[in-house]
Order: sequence, then structure tokens, then C-alpha cells
Amino acid sequence: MTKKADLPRNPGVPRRNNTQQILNAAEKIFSAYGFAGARIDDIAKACDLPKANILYYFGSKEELYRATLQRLLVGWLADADQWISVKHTPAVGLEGYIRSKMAFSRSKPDASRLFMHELLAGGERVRAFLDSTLREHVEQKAVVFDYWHKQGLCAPVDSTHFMFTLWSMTQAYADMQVQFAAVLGRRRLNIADFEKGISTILQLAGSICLTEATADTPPQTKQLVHDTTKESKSAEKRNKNKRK
Amino acid sequence: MTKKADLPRNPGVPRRNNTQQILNAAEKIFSAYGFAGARIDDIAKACDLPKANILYYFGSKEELYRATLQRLLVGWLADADQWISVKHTPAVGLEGYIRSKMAFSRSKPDASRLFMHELLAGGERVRAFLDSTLREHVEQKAVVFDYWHKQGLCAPVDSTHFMFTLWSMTQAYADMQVQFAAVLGRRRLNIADFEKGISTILQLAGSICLTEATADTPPQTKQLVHDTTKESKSAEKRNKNKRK
DNA sequence: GTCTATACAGTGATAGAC
DNA sequence: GTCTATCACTGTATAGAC
Repeated sequence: MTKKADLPRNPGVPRRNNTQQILNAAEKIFSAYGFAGARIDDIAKACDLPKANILYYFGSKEELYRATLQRLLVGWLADADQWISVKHTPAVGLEGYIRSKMAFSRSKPDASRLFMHELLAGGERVRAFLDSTLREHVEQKAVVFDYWHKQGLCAPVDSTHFMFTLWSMTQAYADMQVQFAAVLGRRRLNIADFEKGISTILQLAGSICLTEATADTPPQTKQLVHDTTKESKSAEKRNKNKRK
Repeated sequence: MTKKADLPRNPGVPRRNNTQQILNAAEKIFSAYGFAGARIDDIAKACDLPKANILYYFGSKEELYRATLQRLLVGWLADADQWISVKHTPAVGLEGYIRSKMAFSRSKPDASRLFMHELLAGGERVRAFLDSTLREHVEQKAVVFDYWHKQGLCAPVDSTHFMFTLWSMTQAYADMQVQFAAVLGRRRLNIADFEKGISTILQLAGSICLTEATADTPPQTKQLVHDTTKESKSAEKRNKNKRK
């Protein structure tokens, strides 16, 4: 049916093309059924390629799974990471972080779900990421929260568990989307639902901010509407990491 | 190895016994790998019973899965449900709800994970529960939040999305336990971790409470330490629904 | 009622034609 | 490089012995 556009003559190009298509399909299938539950045949159908083709490119189901996970982990932190920084006030940083995480849940729900699957299965295949990269990441953020607190910008809070709540609330809009949508009487969440979610999460997480109108932060940042023009430098960096 | 105590002579009794053992084992295995990923053989090993025995009791893998889900859903709402009620102030009710949900995540993490698995897979097998029971449940809670708001007891908040955040934050301590533990440098979360989690979640969710010292609520309820003696009636009801 | 032996479909992987 | 045909194996389910 859906032929892959036109077959290019350039050698190596189809491989590159197919590799991406396979990874996209793999992310979709693995995110629904996990590693053990997913079947290569389903992935093949999802990217309209012969089953054996997939094994030709990736060698084995295990390797394909690891490649899919790898691509996911690269983008997981990079996107929202920068917002928790001493360069921002808590009000600005938290809003940027939450908006960024929610955008991720909305645009790449499969990535979030695949990660959840791996955690449910024990997380052995992301052990190194969890034990080193992520742990150090959280330690760095603790420094920022400590700084904010000492500057009188935010209430005392356990920064680690606070990060846990931010992750769980934002990722739930991907992982538990089926449940949320059912409660709201829809088949899928729409943009307005995500905006409502952002408002609610900001209302809760933002409660730790003490800056009624602090020096370097204009009052309108308290309005929960982030001014992107002021953060264009960071936004550029974010977009750069989006693909590949 | 671990023989099932001593085989009872009473007819029908072993069936009852085995049925529970199988369901416990099924919950464990299904919660790790989901329906598609779990294998009956693994469940058989987990409850030290022959593989065919399981199919004899439940007919098919599908039926066993549905039975496991069913048992789970019964307890999911009943436990913490009562706390969101006009009988309580927001401060008391939210604390009771959060503590109850966190106790569930701690004592029955597999149940929470199995539910998450089902959601990730599309939730078709809990569709009826999501569309009717859960949806009505949330609608009832909205009435309570509305009442609280009109009484000046809590800040205006989207009650539905607020419930979403409560679910996600508390259940994450079961579903993402592997991740949280790794960040904290442990193999598993301990009691102190859960207490820290409760404090943090209370700090965020409690921010919607406006009762500095309202009429019918003693001041110490603001201390985030719930006095169980005052809620013994509700506690009884909760325990009644715990088993079966 | 319980469990061993086995039928049968599905799944990951490979050999070899194009 | 790509894909069809096939293999070896695992997993669900059942028939029938105890």
C-alpha cells in the first residue's frame, strides 16, 4: 500500500531512511507492549517493511530495543534540563521546566511510555543511566534549589522528591493518557487538556516560589504565562537537540 | 522446594487456596511484563504450581489476567476514596487521601504497576471501569472541591486535573520506584523515603488549602500529622474493604 | 480433582534467492 | 543490499493418565 515514496538510487541512503522508520515503529510498538510483549512482526507492519529486513538492520530484537531506548534517553534530560538553573528565578525556571516536560509528553508520548515500560520491567537495561547520569543530574539540581532557598526565592523543599513529583505529574499526561482522557470523556487528550494540566501543575509546584516580585524577575512572570522572547537563547538550544 | 504447607483433605479448599496463590503470582508477573509479555510458565514457577494447573483453574491466560485486574480494581478506589469528602476539611481530607494512596503504593506496588501496564497497552480491558466507575467517581469529587471552595476552605482549582496530579504523584512511588531508588542510591525505597515523599506531596497539594485555623478544624491538623483516633469510623470502613 | 504428555500456533532468527 | 522461504524453539492450550 503505502510505498516509501520513491526508492533512492544513492547507496546507503535507504539504510539510513529505513533505520529511522524502523526506530519510530519500534518505539511505537515497544511503548505499548514492552520488550517481552512486543513482536517483531508488529513492528514490521507498523513501518511497512518485511520482518527479516528489521533483523537485517539491527541484528536482533534485543539490539533494536536497546537502540530505541538509547535514542529516547538522549532526549529525555536535554529538553527540559536547562530550566532548573541559577540563571533563572524559581518561578521562571519551574514554568519553563514544566512546559517543556508537558510538551514532551504531548509530542512524544511513546517515548515516555517506553521508558515507563522499562522501569516496570525492572530497568536493568537503563541501569547505567539511572545510577550515574540521572543521579548526577538530580544532584546538580539540588545545588540550584539550595541556591534558590538561600537567596530567599523558594521555600525549603526536598529537591530530590520535588523532582520526583515534577517527573510523575508531567509524564502521567503521556503514560496515563488513556485514563485521563476517559475521565474527561474523550478518546484522546487535546491541547486544551494539556494547558489545563500545565496550569494545575504550575499551581502546585509554583507554591514553593516565594518571589512575590523579586528584583530580577518582572511581575508578569507570576502570571504563569512564560515570555519566550526572553529565553530565546535557551529555546534555540532546545530545538537543536530535538532531532537526532 | 517450598511445599505449600500441608495438603488439606477438605474438598474445595485447595482450589480456594490455590486460586489466591495463583492470583498473587499472576499479579506479580503481569505487573512486571504486562499481559502480552508475561508467560504462564513464569506465573506457575512464582506460585510453585504446575503450569497446567493454572489453566485448569482459570481456563485461559486471558481469563486469569481479567481476574487479576478485577481484584485490583475493587481495591483501587475504595481505599482512599472516602477522604475526599465534605465531612472533612481539605487539609484533613487531602492528607488522609495522600497517606492512603502512598500506603497502597508501598504495600501493593504490583497492583499499581499492573494497572499502569494495562493503561500503556491501551486500557481496553478496563474501558468500562474508566468510562463509568472512575469517571463518576471524579465527578463526585468535583462536588466536594466545589463545596470546599464555596466555603472558603480551599483555593480555586480544576478538581479533575488536581485528581490527576494526586494519582500520578502517589502512584509514581510504585510505578517509578526503580528510578526513584536508583536516584537515591538504593536498591529499593525504604519507609523513610515514602515519608519524605508524603511530606513533599503534602507540601504541594496542601498549598490549595486556605484554612489557617477554620472553625471545625483543630489547629493541629495543619501539622500534616493525621490524628487517626478522630477518623476511626472511616478507618473501619477502609479495613472492611481491604480483603476480598 | 490434579497433573503429565503432547498437539499446534506463533515467534525470533537464518539461509539463500533475487 | 534486499527480501522470500524456512527452521528451531517457545508458549498456549488440551487430552487423557493418575
